[in-house]
Amino acid sequence: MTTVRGARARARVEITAAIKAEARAQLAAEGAAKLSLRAVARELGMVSSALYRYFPSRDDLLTALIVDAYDAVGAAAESAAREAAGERSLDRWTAVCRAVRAWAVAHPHEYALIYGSPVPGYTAPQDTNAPAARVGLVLIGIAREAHGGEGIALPPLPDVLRPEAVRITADMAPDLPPELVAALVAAWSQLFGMVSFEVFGQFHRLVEDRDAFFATAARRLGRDIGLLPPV
Amino acid sequence: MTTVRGARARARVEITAAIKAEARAQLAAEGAAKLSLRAVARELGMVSSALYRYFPSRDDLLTALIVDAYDAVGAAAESAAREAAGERSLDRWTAVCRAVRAWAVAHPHEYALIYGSPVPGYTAPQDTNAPAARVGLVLIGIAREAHGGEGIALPPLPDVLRPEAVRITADMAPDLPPELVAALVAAWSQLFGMVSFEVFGQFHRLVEDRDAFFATAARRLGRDIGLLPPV
DNA sequence: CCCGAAACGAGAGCACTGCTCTTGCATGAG
DNA sequence: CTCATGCAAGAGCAGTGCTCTCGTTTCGGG
Repeated sequence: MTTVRGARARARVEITAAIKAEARAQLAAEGAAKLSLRAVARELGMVSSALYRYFPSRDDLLTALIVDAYDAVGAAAESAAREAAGERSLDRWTAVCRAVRAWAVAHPHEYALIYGSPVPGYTAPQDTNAPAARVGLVLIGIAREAHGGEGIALPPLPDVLRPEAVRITADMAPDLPPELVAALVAAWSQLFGMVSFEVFGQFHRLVEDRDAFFATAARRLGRDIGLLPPV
Repeated sequence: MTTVRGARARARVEITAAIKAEARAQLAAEGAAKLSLRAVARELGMVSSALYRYFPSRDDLLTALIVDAYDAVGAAAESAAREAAGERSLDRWTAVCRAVRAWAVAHPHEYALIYGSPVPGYTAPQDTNAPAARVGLVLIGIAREAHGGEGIALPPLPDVLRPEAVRITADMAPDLPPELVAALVAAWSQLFGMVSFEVFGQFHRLVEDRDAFFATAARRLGRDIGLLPPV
């Protein structure tokens, strides 16, 4: 219980990790569509059927990689928020945005796995929900600090959106005003829109100085959720 | 020249269309990853090798579908802009945003094909460039009319972004001010961020009244490119 | 009009995939 | 020490993209 059972159990976690590592390598090299169980097994010097002792199917391997990817980008966002702890909210916001983007461009295939088209008939199991929420929680945290500190400035909600905004707020952050939560959800999706366009090549031959473009746009996103520019 | 050469050529365009139609059906049913040349051929009552007379590879079939999808969403955007011709710029903007979103939710797999993760080692050929630009051109058109009509209100560009904004402006819309073009590119990517999050299920169990959410966010996007709200 | 070239459909075949099932071996718990 | 269990290996199934060959059909220039 306290430690790993025995040699057998130890070998199991080691081999499981090795499989994930090799799969991640193939993912980075060729993309999710070309991830082959047989190739992974071959590279690890085992036979393909042996791999099914560790992952019941290819989709389960993918799920494990998806969880890892969500955790990786979530951790990147969290550490960026931590490192910018002392700064003004708008700067913390842009720091987190930058961290997400940096992780995405450094791991394009893993990013595609979690924020690209969902794979065939695959539906994400429950296990992915918590890791998937981490980046959003970081953004909410920054908004919360701004709300309790410098304050936020947002226009009132239109009537059509008010009930929905109130509902989402009750679900996610009951201590925040609904207009802030609604703006957060929008900014959240818009942030990943910019990142996806860059990673997926939509900016090809259009935007070249992407650092400058992204920094400015992320800052405007922060203003859109009511964060105040330095006076 | 003026008309189709003969029976053979006529049959060719017919069969090509039938293949694309069946492929599109399978795409809608199962997604791009499960699109199988053999299955398409089977459904059409021919043998798989015969299909290679019309599309040299599976990727070429996908390219054809990609071009069609870009054209479809581009046409939807154009017709929305046309129908909202008389209205204020901000309303035309939101009308186009709504049209893009409506097409996306109606054709999720085709949307995923063009705005989701790029397929394996596939790189989009030149043919896709023009169709892919149509939605962006519609958005630029609306901004142009607003600029020449009601006017736009935008903050000045930060120094880091100015050279890049000037460059992009020279490439795309030399008659518009660089701050407007820079804001347009950002809003463009952010719009598709929201659509992608909805289509790809990132809003699952989070945003429910998506019409209201999207309408409000699209309107704010319009404000972000300087479109003025009705007085 | 006709005959060679080109286009075409069918079929076999290759190398690959995910996955299942059986077999035999080694390990670790009682 | 023994025996159930965990495990790797191999064969095999159904499916894939793609290539090549082989008759047949169609078309267009002499």
